[in-house]
Amino acid sequence: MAIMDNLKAQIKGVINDLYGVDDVVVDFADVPSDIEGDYSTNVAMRLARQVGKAPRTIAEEIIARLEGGDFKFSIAGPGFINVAVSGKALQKQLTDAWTDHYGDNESGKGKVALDEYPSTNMAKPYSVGHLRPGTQGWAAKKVLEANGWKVITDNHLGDVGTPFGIWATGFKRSGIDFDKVTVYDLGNIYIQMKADLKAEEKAGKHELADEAQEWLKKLENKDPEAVKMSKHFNQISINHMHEVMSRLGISTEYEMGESQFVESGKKAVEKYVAEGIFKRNEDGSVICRLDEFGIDVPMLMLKSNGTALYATTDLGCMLYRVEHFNPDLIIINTGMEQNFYFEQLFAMAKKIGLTVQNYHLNFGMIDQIGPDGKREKMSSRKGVVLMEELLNDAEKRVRENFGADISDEDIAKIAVGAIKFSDFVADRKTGILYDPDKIFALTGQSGPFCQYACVRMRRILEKNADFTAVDFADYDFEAEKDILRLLLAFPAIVAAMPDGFLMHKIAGFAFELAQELNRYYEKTPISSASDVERSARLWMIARADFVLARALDLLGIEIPAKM
RNA sequence: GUGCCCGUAGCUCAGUUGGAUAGAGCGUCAGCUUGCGGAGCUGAAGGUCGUACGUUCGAAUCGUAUCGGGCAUACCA
Repeated sequence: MAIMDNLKAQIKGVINDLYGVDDVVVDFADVPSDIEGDYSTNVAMRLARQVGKAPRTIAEEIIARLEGGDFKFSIAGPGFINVAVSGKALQKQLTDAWTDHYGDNESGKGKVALDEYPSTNMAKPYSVGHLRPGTQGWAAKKVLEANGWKVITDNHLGDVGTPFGIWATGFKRSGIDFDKVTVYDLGNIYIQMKADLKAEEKAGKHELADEAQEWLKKLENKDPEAVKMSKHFNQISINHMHEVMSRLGISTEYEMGESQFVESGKKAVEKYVAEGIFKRNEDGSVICRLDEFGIDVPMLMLKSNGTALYATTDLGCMLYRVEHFNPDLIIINTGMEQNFYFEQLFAMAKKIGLTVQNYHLNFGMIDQIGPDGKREKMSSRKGVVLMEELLNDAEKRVRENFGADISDEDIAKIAVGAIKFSDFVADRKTGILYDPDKIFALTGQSGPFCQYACVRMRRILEKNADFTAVDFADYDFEAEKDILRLLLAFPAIVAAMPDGFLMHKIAGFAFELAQELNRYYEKTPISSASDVERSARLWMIARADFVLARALDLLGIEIPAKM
């Protein structure tokens, strides 16, 4: 915020004049609610040792040299310098900073990012396991665009690998009609086969495992039946995936499956073997040593039987992306359990000379409460929760609570808002507890609470649509101070996003703003106020509505017309 | 064994390069409505910040040790 940046510079100048110190960090923090002032700096305490004076003395010396103007200074506690800013000064700031794209900036101008999400697996129903890759990936796209980046989005379909062999084997034994198989059948087959394979291994047999491997080999060799089955399963899956993604309000420009990088990946592996960067073992497998990056586990690039694995297709994919899109940044949205794999992958990328910045946008996994009442990892063995079920349950609950006169469209927006907000409310590294009561929460720290604040503002603006605003230059904006401060803080929150993608800061901001607005109209009349007050307050409400809606938009949450 | 993440109120989580009396939400208890939308607002109770040392004027935050939980640790993704 310009006004505080100016003050910061002024304080730095004063410190340099007084003590000859020019490298001290001056930052402003909020002041505890029961203490006078709006912003606070602890710079006097930081200087105490270096200058050899008591913090409070330093604080006094500093504020004696500062110009008042819009500010009122005071010293509190061990030596904090507290700054009170007039509401009018804040309103002036917002007026100066306001544009049609308030909150956005151009820091990423000319830069290109490739954002990979939600990367669902083929032949498997969309489960809640892919909720986070989708919501986080979508938000990453939105916040980068807000920072001026061009973002290319790609759904990296899991359409190759051992799972196909498992499905083909299981499908053949299931007796299900090829033309009638559904994505749910395929999901069940996978779960059943996984269990059968485990039992088989325990019994010391390998008939099923061999058959699965055989199918995999057939597919890579373009056996007609294998190709036909794979294509069919994929189409069923893609249709299902599109339906669910559409309900979640996310989409991608590209859907490049792993399967299309099998050949190019293998070729690249051979190339780097020839160049001596990768090493072929006696058993035929290929590895990439990463000791120079402090990683003592080499990365397996090709299986000993010559087939591709994730690393192979990821290599092919990375090379493709660099060649076709030349991105400055590649973002991959997956769970934290893959941290080590991506550490290896990114180190390998450096080793082969790629300069693109790779970022693993990771997050904690989804837990559930087990039968014993303890928190445990959600896994397919225990039965996954399907994304469609989650959405249906959420909509049902919203409908029960909001009544019948809300449109289906609005019901869906509220349901998705609830689900997404619960994903963003905590730091993404924190695991999510799958607890319907929490995910579908409609009150408190929730999506609907924030959406409601927006709907309420729009209602007020609508009701005052006929009112002709008068000049409010004399209005003091003291009642609006808390909200103005939040609105002024928004651009910096957006600007900080590319550094770590801490999306929960946006969710926290949206909640705080919504809460502050609820407090505001609890005690501040708008429609019934004087013309000057009414004009000023409507001016601010319109801006608060814009900012809150924008903050939620960055998280992929829409505002219903009515709720 | 090694690496990464985590441990804060009954529960779910914040806590800004170390700062004021550690904060929200849910739940509990007590209030507030002839009101622009009360799905809200106000207040109360609830804490040895896993534990122990250390650094510092000052530690939930930094360091060391330790306990507990999760994940990973080449032929899954």
